[in-house]
Amino acid sequence: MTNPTSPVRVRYAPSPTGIPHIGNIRTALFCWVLAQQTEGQFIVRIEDTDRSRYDADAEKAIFESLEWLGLGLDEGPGKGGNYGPYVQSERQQTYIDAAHRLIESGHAYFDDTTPEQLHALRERQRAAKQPPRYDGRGRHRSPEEIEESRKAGLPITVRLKVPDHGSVSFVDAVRGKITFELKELDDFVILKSDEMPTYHLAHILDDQAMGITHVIRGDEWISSTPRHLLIHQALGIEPPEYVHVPLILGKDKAKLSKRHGATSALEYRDLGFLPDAVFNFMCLLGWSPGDDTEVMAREEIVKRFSIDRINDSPATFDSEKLEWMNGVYIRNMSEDDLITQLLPFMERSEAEGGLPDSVARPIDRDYLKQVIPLVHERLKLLTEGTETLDFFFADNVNPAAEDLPGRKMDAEMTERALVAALELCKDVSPFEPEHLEAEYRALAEKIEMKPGQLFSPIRVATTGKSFAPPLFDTMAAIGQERCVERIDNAIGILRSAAATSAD
RNA sequence: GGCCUCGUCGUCCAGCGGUUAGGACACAGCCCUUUCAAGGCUGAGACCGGAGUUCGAUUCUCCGCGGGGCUACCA
Repeated sequence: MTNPTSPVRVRYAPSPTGIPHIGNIRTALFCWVLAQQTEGQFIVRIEDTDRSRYDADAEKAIFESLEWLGLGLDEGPGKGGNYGPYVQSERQQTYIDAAHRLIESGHAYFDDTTPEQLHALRERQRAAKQPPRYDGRGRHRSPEEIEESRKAGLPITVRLKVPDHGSVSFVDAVRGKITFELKELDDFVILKSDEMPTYHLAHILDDQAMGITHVIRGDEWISSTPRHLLIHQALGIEPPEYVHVPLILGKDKAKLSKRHGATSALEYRDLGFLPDAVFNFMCLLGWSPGDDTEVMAREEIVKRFSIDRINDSPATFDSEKLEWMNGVYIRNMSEDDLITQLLPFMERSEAEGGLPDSVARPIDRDYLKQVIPLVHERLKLLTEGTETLDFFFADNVNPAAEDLPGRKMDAEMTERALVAALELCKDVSPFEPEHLEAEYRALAEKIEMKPGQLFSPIRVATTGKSFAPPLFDTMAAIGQERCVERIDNAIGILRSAAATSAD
């Protein structure tokens, strides 16, 4: 199928039973993109018909995820629209009415089989190596019998009559034609005993009422689509276009779930990923523009997206490439944007991954702006700002003695390098990168060391780490006074370590 | 077990009857370089198997194998 040219009405219809994971969010992404492309509507509907599994935090997380990813909705809870309410529990009566209409038209019936009886039935079938299937016994219950059961307080459900022969088929926009034999299906529940509808009934009624043109949902729904087709038939309405997108699997190839580590969009936010990068990356999981383009702005994805280029096969989620892409997005950001994004992460408490608590908050934005060019291209995650920049903000650093020597340097040589470095550091002026470099190169020659050998201990002494931005820019940004202190301090660390090991 | 579905480098994606099977991430080496990155170059790395169809199959069909999904008064 080629892309729709007229505006689509698509919905993201999560059930608030857990934090939505990225596989789930990706279908929202596809919906949103298609709505943008066709200038249609992206609708969010909360499917909270399972009262026992309802989770208010999950519902919050759903909207937070959408907002973080920039997937603005056109209609939905909190947003409004002409087809509300957009929460299924608030639409209960329409489902009840429809179920009763289906009974009246002979397409459905009340069933008073108890869960225990159902369980026993399945056990028997399993024992006889039959597929577990409801046997349709409720079809033969008289209204009187049902009424009796009702009075006795037995749970009453409504089931759809499924013909025992024939087949249904539909054309899925990504899979093509799919056919199911009706004899494989049993009479399934459409209205539960608490008078809440099952997903099957509810979503169809809502999609119909809300004018949904394309049902974009995960692959796991393919096997229940024949049920949905049957309900449409019984109701005398036309089914929408079906677009089943392949699942996203975890590293173990199983359907993504909590045990796969970070799987929700919000976790990626907290890990320091950028929404644009995640958006871009997720779109590429199960879809490609057809050429080798990978880094694409939102607008380009919107322009190029097409249903017929959605993949057939499930994708395994691997965040390595996402990290790379996040780095690309960070490098493409302006310094000011980066600072704005970085600040909240760096200002968290030390325990939460922020700068040492001794550093005053709010963080000095001007100073950050001064040093950010030194680390900009080195960052892959927003959370890395802290460890990459801490030594600029801290009062002092405390390198371990064994980290101070550079390659092929012993303690004595390291000390010699640092002592010489300290002397120069005290007097050198101006304290600017180019001048520092010239002076220190000259010093290296004078004390007969390779530049790298001299620089390495200085780097560790001034930053506390062996990996850091270019040394002389770094020193200049740290400032002469603190550099002197730090080198001096490092010499002390080296000497006391030597004294200890000499004992 | 039954039904549905998928099967190209470790991973994500190209390929839609004829290609030295392409790109990206990751990996290795080299270059650049005061470290780490970034960047450049190079390398290694895949058509699940078997039958058919065809002059010719990674591509089409069937079977097998493997993966996944569903098989609830959950969605």
